[in-house]
Amino acid sequence: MRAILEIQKQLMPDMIEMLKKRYTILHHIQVSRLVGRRTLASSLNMTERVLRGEVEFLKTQGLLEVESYGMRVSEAGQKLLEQLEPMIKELFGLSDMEKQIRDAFGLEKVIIVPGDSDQSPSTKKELGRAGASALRKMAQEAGVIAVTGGSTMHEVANHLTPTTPLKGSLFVPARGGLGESVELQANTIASIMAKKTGGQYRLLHVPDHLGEEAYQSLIQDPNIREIIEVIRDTRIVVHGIGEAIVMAKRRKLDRNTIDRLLADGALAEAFGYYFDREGRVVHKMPTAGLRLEDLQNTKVIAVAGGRSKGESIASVLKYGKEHVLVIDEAAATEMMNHLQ
Amino acid sequence: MRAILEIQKQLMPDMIEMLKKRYTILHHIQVSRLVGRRTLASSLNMTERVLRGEVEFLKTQGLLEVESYGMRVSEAGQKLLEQLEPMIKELFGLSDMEKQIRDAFGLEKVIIVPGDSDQSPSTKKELGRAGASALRKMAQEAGVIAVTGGSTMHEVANHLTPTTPLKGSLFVPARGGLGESVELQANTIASIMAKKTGGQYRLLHVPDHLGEEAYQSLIQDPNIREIIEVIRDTRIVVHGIGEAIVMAKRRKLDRNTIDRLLADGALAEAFGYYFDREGRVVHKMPTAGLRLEDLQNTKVIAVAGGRSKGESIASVLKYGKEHVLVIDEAAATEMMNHLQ
DNA sequence: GTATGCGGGACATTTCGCGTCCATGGTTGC
DNA sequence: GCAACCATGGACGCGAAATGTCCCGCATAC
Repeated sequence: MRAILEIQKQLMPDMIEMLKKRYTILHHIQVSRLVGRRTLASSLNMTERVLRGEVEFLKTQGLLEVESYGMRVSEAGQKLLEQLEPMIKELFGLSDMEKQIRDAFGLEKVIIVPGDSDQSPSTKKELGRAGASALRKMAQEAGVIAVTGGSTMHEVANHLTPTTPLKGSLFVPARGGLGESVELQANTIASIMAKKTGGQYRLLHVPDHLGEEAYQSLIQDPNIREIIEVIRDTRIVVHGIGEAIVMAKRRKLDRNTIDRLLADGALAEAFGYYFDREGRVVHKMPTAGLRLEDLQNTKVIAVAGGRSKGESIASVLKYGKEHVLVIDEAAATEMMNHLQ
Repeated sequence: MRAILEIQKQLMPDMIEMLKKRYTILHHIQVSRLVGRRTLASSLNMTERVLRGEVEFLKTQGLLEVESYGMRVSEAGQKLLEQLEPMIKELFGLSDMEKQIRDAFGLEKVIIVPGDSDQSPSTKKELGRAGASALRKMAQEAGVIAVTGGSTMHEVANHLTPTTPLKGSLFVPARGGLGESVELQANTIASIMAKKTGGQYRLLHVPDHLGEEAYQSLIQDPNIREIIEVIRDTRIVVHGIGEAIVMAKRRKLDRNTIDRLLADGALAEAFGYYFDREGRVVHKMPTAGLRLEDLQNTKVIAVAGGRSKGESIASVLKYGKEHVLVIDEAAATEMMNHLQ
């Protein structure tokens, strides 16, 4: 059943909303037994006119009977509600979680895709699709878009398509080298995105494990300085979230640093910053690019998934710079468990 | 899956159309591999602007990629089409049949509900629901509505609901006594419909097995004459269709008549007329009310279902007075088999 | 070079959704 | 028996979205 709904959602995204709306109305009438339009409208937070349109529709469908003193659901309506219930439960399950997580972390929007990225690659693809769609919606006009690396971001890049604003956009890596393998580096992701959307890209090559001295002289270079300026002026950031220790090992940090991360309780990682359970920054990768303090006027989209990452995602969100969060069902469930 | 679609069809009837439209567009693009907007628009019988809207939508959904020399479906689009196929087959299966039957018999509209009334009572109920809905759509203004008897018509009556035009309507039996049991008589059906819709009803009591002489004096009665006048002036007729021999036996016709019906090749029965395979009237029940020749300016809705009735339905349709046909899938399949 | 068909921008028009107000009628409380 | 109240349903007008129409720049084919 869920599969069918997912398919339909792709071809008609507002259908689900409609379904929920009509179900809610019908359900509300059912529990009220006999209720008037105004009363119903105010208890459903709808304007009377909109509700009226819906009621008229439900009436012509024979699901509702209107009498002189209010309306009640018909027998057919009763039956429909009954059949509808499991579907609604499933539908509301995710959107309920979306709402709760949104409010718990003060986000603008949360999107949950069904499944567990840890288990199935198709969920990860779905996550990418949803992330790409969130970016498309966010990018109403051309501008600079900074991205990070990682396999999830790679999926996001793969699902981007050309739209007018994206075509005029400039994709840049949020930060310089972060020790990832080439195909998952932020630079690579930025270039894939540019290719997929028809936009431009600029790269920031900062070799890993650079000494302080060499680093200072590097960022004095006019070309590097300029691209860093561009990055810090970005309008939209799209980033993944990783587990601190996993990321540290993948980036081959030295034993010393890893021990310190452990001692500091580092749990999550996002564009080179390590966060502890309370969302405090406990470590920072030595490379150039976007800093957390540059995020004042920037819209931030976080994309991550998998049961194992639930806690990490919550940590990063506690720092609180994100506006839009795209996660999968497993991560969402995990986050909910830690909310209470 | 079908159950879900049925539920959704009730809550959002145009959703299905939308789904089909978008699928058709996507599918068409897929088989064309690379195609332009104008070409596509004309081959899909759409105006360019409408198609453009759809294409723009599909593009933002990432299902479509637009290049300078045309458009193609994206990878995600391919996958979606694949997943969509069984759903569409089901959707189109019925509506394809609807169209074929509509054209084969020159009808205005054919509605097929899934299932077989012979097998499951719920299909019969569904048939009733669809019949009631067809009547509701047909009755845009108040007027006289003539109905026949039978279990299917009983279901139609049960699914009627009050609407403004129906409230002002007058329900009458299409013909007088036809030897049915009381609860399935046309008179009863008419009164149930009036009760369900809040409309009026008039009855026509013509005892069965009346001698010619008594009959003549009966129809001279001013009250009877008046109601017959009303009936003959009906604006909408809703009738069931039966198998000739089954009906003849249920009505306890004498052996003689039944033999003659058999000899004449009577196959189907509708409001007291018996039709052979070619749609010729071979017998007529001796009672008062609506005659076939009164149907010139009348909209006729036929409601029937069950595999066993497929042939009979086709016979009656060959006579050719119907405008709207409501049947079930089994009857439709059976009719299709006899079409070739 | 030129002709054709492409996507996409622009604009007028129409349609539709929706906010708002009101008439009318049934129900209830006094 | 009457008045106050809440109901539905009709009417109207505004503003946004859908759509018909035209055009432009561009890539490709001939």
